[in-house]
This record gives sequence, C-alpha cells and structure tokens, in this order.
Amino acid sequence: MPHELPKAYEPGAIETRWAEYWIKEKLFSVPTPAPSRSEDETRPVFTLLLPPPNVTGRLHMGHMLNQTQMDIIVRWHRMRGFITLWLPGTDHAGIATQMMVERQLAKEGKKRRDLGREKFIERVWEWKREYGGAILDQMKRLGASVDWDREYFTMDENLSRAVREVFVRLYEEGLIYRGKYIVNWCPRCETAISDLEVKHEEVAGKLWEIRYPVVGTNEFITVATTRPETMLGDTAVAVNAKDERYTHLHKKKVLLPLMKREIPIITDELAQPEFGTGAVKVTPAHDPNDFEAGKRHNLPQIDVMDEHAHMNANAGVYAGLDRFEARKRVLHDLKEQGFLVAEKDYSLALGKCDRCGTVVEPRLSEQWFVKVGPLAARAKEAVESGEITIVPENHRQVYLNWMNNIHDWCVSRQLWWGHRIPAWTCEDCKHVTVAREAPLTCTKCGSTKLEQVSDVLDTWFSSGLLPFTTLGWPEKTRDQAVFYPTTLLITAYEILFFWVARMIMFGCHFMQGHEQDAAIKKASGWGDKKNDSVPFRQVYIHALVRDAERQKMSKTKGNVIDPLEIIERFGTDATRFTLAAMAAPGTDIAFNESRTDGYRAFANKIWNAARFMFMNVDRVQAAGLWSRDGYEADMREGYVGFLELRLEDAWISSRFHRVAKDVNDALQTYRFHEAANRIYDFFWGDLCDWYIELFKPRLAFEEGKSGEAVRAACSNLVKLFESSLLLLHPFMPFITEEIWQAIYDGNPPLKSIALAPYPQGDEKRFNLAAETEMAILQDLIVSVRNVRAELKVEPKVKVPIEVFAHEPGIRGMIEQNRGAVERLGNVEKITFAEASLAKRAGARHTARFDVHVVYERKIDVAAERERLTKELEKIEKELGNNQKQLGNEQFLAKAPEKVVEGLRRRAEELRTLQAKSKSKLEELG
RNA sequence: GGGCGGUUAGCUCAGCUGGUUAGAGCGCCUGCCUUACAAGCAGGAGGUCGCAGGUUCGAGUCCUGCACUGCCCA
Repeated sequence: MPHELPKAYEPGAIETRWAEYWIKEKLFSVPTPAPSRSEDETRPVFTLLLPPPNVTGRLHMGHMLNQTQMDIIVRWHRMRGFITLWLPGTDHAGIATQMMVERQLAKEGKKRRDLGREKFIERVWEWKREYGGAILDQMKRLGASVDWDREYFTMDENLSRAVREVFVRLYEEGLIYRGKYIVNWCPRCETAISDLEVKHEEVAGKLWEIRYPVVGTNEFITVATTRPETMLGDTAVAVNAKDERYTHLHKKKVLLPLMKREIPIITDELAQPEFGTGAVKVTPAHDPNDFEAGKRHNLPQIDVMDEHAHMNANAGVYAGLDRFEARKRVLHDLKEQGFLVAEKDYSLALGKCDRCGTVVEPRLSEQWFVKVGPLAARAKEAVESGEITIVPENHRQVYLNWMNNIHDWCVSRQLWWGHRIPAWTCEDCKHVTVAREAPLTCTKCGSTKLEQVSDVLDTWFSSGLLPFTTLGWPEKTRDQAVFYPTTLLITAYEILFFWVARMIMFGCHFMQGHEQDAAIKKASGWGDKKNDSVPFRQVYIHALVRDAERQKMSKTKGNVIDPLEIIERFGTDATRFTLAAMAAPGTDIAFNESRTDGYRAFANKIWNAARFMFMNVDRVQAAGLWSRDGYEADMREGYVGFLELRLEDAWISSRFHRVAKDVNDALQTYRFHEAANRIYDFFWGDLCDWYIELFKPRLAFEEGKSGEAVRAACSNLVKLFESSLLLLHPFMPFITEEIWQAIYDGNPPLKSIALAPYPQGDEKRFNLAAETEMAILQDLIVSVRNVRAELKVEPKVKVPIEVFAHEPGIRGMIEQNRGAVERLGNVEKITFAEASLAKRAGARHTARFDVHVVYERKIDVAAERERLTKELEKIEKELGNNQKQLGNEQFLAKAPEKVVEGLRRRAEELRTLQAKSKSKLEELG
C-alpha cells in the first residue's frame, strides 16, 4: 500500500489522534506487579509522582517544562524495559479553590456564610466536577504518558483518611500541638498562613519616632516604629540593659499617649542600642518578637484588631477603622498632641499574602502547629547521607540551610474547603479530643456536647503525604513494596520547601522501617541504598521559564505565554523540543518563539525525510524488489541487521551509535538540552544532509537486473530511520509515532513506538576510521562547493576537478567515492594529480588533499590574497603557540601523552598548510 | 544583612571533571523552486569569553578582588 503523506507536516491532527489512542489503549497503565519467581526475571522499576497541579489551575509554561522533562525521562525508562509508573493527580488547593467558588457566589450576590459550611462545600464539589478536570485535559494534549487509571485527588476519601491518620499519629506522638501564638494572618483570605506563604517585598516606608512621657518626671522616652497604629496595643517600652542612656529610667513607667494607659519600661534584648533611639515599644499581640518579649516579662497581650484587620474595641476611639486609616489618624493625633518627634524614610520588607497580595498582619490566635524539629532532623540526614540526591547540587545546600533554620509549621487554616482537623471541642469542659473518627463523648469529662474544630489543614499537609498515600498507606500494600521509594521527583525550585522538604519529612517519619522489594530494588540499581523510608531517591530541580526578554512571567505584567497557544501554532512536539533543548540544568529558560519555529522546521524536516523514504520504498516494493518480509522480527531488537556496505553506511552506523550513547548518558544526568541537541544534529546534519544525499543513487534500479543492491539499500534506510525515530521518541512522541506506524502500514509489531526498545549505543560499533574518512570526503565536497561559489560557476554547470592526495589510502578512498563527489559537488569528472595543486588559481588545500576546480574564469586576486593572508596568519599564530608548548619541557613532562601526541600531529598539519598557503600567496604575487 | 547564581557572536543560549582549531539556533550577506523538504538547499561574514590579578606546562573552565545583574532567605 503506498504511503500518502501530505507535503508539509501538520501537527494538529496527528497529535490529538495519538494522544487519544494512547489513553484509549491504556498503554501507560501499570497494574500492581506480582512478585517475580526469580531474580533474573525481575524487571527494574521506575516510579515518578506528578507534582499535582492545583485543581483550579490552567496549564502554564512551568507545567509544560516540568511535564516535558518528566515525560522524556518516563518514556526513556519505559523503552529501556523498566516497569514505569507515572502517577497523575490534582491538588484541592484550599484557598485558591475556595476563592473561585466565592467569586462565583459573589456574582449571585451571596457570601459563603449565607450558604453555610455544608452547602458551600457541596458547591465546591460541583465546581470541581465541572471545571476541575481542565488542567488534566490540557496535560493530555502534551502527550504525558501517565497512568490515568491511578489518577488521584487529594480530597479523595482514601487520601483524606490517610490525612486523618497522619494527624492523629503526630498528635499522639506529641508532634502536633495547639496554642495561641502570633501567626501570619491574611485579612482578605481570613485565615492563618504559614511562613512560606508570605512573600517579602522591599518597599519604601517610614520610620516614625514617638515620645512617651515618663510617669513622675518631665522626661520623655522616644521609640521608633514602622507601625504606629499598633501603639494602641502597647503594653511596655523596652530598653537594653546595657544602654546607659536609659539606666536611670529602669523600673519606671510611661503614659501611653492617646490611650492614657500606664505601661512599664522593661529591659530586654529586644531593644538594640544601635537601632533607632535604642528604645522600642512592645506590642505582644501584634509582633512576633514582641510576643516573645511579652512572654519573658509576663506582659498582657492587647489585641487591637479583628480578623479583617480593622481596629476593635480595644483601640478606643479608633475602633472600626481599617488599619491603614487608623495609622493616619493615630499619626495625626500624635502630631497634634506633640508626641510625634520625627518621620524618617525607611526601607522595609513588607510581608504579603502569596495568594492574594494583601499585606499580612501578625495576629495572635489559636492555631495548630507541627513540631518540625524531630522530623527535620531525619529529613536533613536523608540528604546529607546521600540517600536522596538533589540535582543540580547547589540546591542541596539551600535545602540543608533551610532545614537547619526551620520553624514550627502552622498547619491550621480558617477555611472551609480542605481536610477538616480531626479534633473535637467539648462544650462543657473545653477539652479537645483528637481522634480518627468522630468521638461520641469527651475523653475528659464524658460530655456528649462535642463540636468539631472548624479549621482545615494546610493543603501542603496532604500533598506532603502523597508519595505513600497514593500507594495505599496506611495499609501495607504490594504497591508500596514495589513502587516506594519513588525513583525521582522532578519539580520547580519554588516548591523545594513547600513540598519537597515536607515530603521528605513525612516520608522519613511515616515510612520508617519500610523495605522495598529487595529484588526490585537491586534490579532498579538502588542496591547500595540503605534507607527505604525516603519518598524518592533523586530530586531534579528544573529552571524557571521566562519570557523572551528574560522577565518572569506574570499576569500583572501581561507577559504570560500560554503553552497551548504555542502548541496550536507550532505543534506539541516542537514546543516540547524547544523546552528540552533549552533546559540546561540550573539555567532559566528565556522562551523564544523563534526557537520553537525552528523546531517546527525540524519536525517538518523529519516529516519530509520520511516522505522521501516512503516514496522510494513504495516504488521499489511496487517493482517487486523489496518487501517488508523478514523485516519486522529484526525491529523488535532495535538497530540490528544494518549492513555496512559502503563508507556512508559504516559512517552513519558509527555516528548513530555514538549519538545514542551520548543521548543515554545525557539523560542519565538530566542534561536534556544536550540530549536534544545531539539528536537534532544527527537527524538533520548527518542523516538528512549527508547520508540521504549520498544514498540517493543507490535507489536507482533497472528492469530485469538483480535487485540485490537496491533491496539492501532500502532495508538499511528503513532500519536507520526507524532507529532514529526510536531515539527521538521521548522528545517528540507524536511525529515519531505517526511515522513509525506508517513504516508498518498501520500493522506494527507493538501497539506503539512508546513500547519499543530504546537504542543504547554500542561503543564497539564506533568506527573511527569511517568517521575520519567521511570527514575528509565531506571536506573535499565542501571545498569544491566553496570554490564554485567563489568562481561564480553557474549552479547548473558541472565542472571537472583535479585532486591531489599524497597519502595513497586517502586517494583510494576518494577514488572509491568519486560518484559522491561528482554528485554532491556538482562535478563533471575527477582526475588525480601527482603533485600539489595548492598554487593553482581556483584551488583549495587542506592538510590531506588539494583540489582544483577547472573553470575558465578570472579569480578575484585581491580577495583571494586577503583570504589567504588571513588564513595564513591564523595558521602561523596557532603554529607559534603550538611550537611554544612543544618546546616547553615542563609541558612535555606533565601533559598527558594523548595531548602531546595530538599537538604533534596538529603541528605537522599546520606546517603543511603553512607551506601550501605560502606558496600560493607567492604565486598570486 | 546572610546565601546562591549569571556576565561567551547583533539576539537567545551551550561549552560536563582545566588539554589540540570556543559551538548552536535565530538574525545578517550571496546564490539557488537541484523531482523529500523554500518550514528548504549551498556558500559566507561575525567572538579582546565583563574587568584586574593569581594558580598551572596549559584557563572561557580553578582561586581572589572589582563592576554590573538576577534570585532566595531574614
């Protein structure tokens, strides 16, 4: 059956078709593997957890980079015979999702409190059912080869049960406690948030100096503050005990202006003599440092704001004002009453809510905390000991620094959407009972008047558990024995602390004592690892995708690049390839459309090379000279049966193995850009530009003559092509699938190229001789083209050339490949000279050969002289350096033999070139 | 304030453990619709590797300082 391929590559239709096919055929679903009978039969396992996107999310470039890299690694492992599990899912994203639904309600003129908790949560589920799948559908467009049968959602019943189990266990172990502390409070979201969810922003602010009258004297003590409105809640003024300026005021009191409240002067480290005036106001209910100082001195905590950051009754006449309005009024009044001493420019780091940008208010409230010290110790150890490796390595230090300075984690959120804290308060005795299931009676007083705590848990609390909860924890499952620890985590730097660190803490804690199936562990290459409690063996941190101007993408700047729009225009394959080719570890990607355009051209190139192949194969097959019989069996083994009949065969074979080897090596260390570029250069530069061009004459056949040569040629071409598709497949899954299926006329030996074996690259098949000979041949052809261009020979005119090569082997090689030179150099006839041709006009020389293009046209003597002079200068400069080194005894003594030898050989070449260039320059006069 | 990174062709970036002639894509110039591909083919121009020292037989690569720049943490 002839293959009809459109002339230009059209990714759209092809890509959606194969994406659907892969899902429909469940190609990437992994059932739980049974224990294998023997070690030999044990297949290695590769497990990867997809960092769950927010259920509210839309696919952005960061996701796409992340998923492209994961898919490349996953497809590569699968093709290498690993049992490869890639687990997809979404995150319930507490605040974000709640905001979405609240916005929806606002349009109906309602608030969530109007509905009540239960109704509201129902609405969220409705919303989730309707819109929640969007990002996963977008993932499908990327071709992500995940196991859709194992898709999870963090609010699923089984995962929720695991969350409760974890909470209760931690509570029982004393690693979760409840208490009244200063937390980061977002007045807009009306919830506490963790330290990590606060983003600090340097802003130009003011430092105000306010004087407080000292009681019983006519002295004042001046304090400096950036937040004058909190003075309403001051309960002391602190000075440093060592600060002699204030020694005489120790134990005295001040009268708090505006509030007319007497508060003590205390001595505390909180006051640093060198900062401001050396005296500070102490507001235990509104600043974390003051809170600590307040505890040290038993100070009252006066909260002057409510949950919306409006002043409350404790703020006296300012009650009801917004905190910023209150600041203005307080300053105005202080000034009027003569208490405001100075106003200075000051730069301060303002904490804002990561989610909504509102200025965070330190707020005193009752919250639940995880005591992270003991968890962090083990998490630190796992990385320090190398049980978990982090790539690139510099992030390892960042991680360890963070672990060393970690604070307890506030995990309660005043939201409705999320995992509700499994704790119940007794209305009678106020005792709090923590339990897996709703208790009937208070464990302290036996009362039945129990009410569940209304707070929910931080979303990261549940996502931190995913590596084991998605594998059936707390049950001990076969899945865990096989797939835990997961092999790798690929993620963005931004969530190193939010998620990666917490997974390590939870994994090391809750999976203590876990052992992976020993045979699988060994087969997978982790035999030397001691700790199977870790959530993953390796972490690869990828870069940020920026816009073409290197700006961080943001909605406010309006420079967000929508990956799906790029995909529409260039195709998924080209977009994936762009991200892979630009992903050098540790370097951010400045996403540039022109690159994607270039890789679309690459896809088109592959497409047309395939058309070329099919056209000829069909033609040869129609003549009965070649068929696919006996071909398919070979293909299961990958690159076999390729016959090295001619120089170009030996050469391309060597190149293929070398590139395959390099690609495998590069992927092993996550050098995606290197892998992608190697394949690109091979496919375009070696295969298309040279192999196919050299190969074309071999497809000619005559009626009645033996078809053996053409049969072998066809076979070689198809094998080479298929092997190259296999090599490319993890990077460009769609186009490779399309062409691969076409090679088999839609009746392939496997359901998909994704299941075919990956070329490994065999060093024994490297052929240095063939590569060297081919390089000379290419050099010869390029030289001829070059001279032709310079002589302005009409493109269609064939001209004779003369060649001189003093080494008989090289002359023989050129003779054998004269057809190639004639075709690709547009040469009429080659004759061999017995002496150097370097002096001739219209000639080029190299160390290996001289070539003279026989064409009656005056050359541009001046231009030629300039070119040669420049060339000679370069040669002599290099030769000078070269000789200096070779004359240096230290160099000869210390440099490796290989380097010295290489330099000597180069010296010889340089001398030849120098002589030839010189003689030619003399000839030109 | 503490920590981490970047500075290589006009633009965007590679260059892994120091080793022979620093590469790619895009852009630019010249010529070609050569029956796979004009999303292409052929040829070409273009670099004091931020600056200043140092280590070394040898530095784009290692060290120190400086300049500019980005990010993270407090």
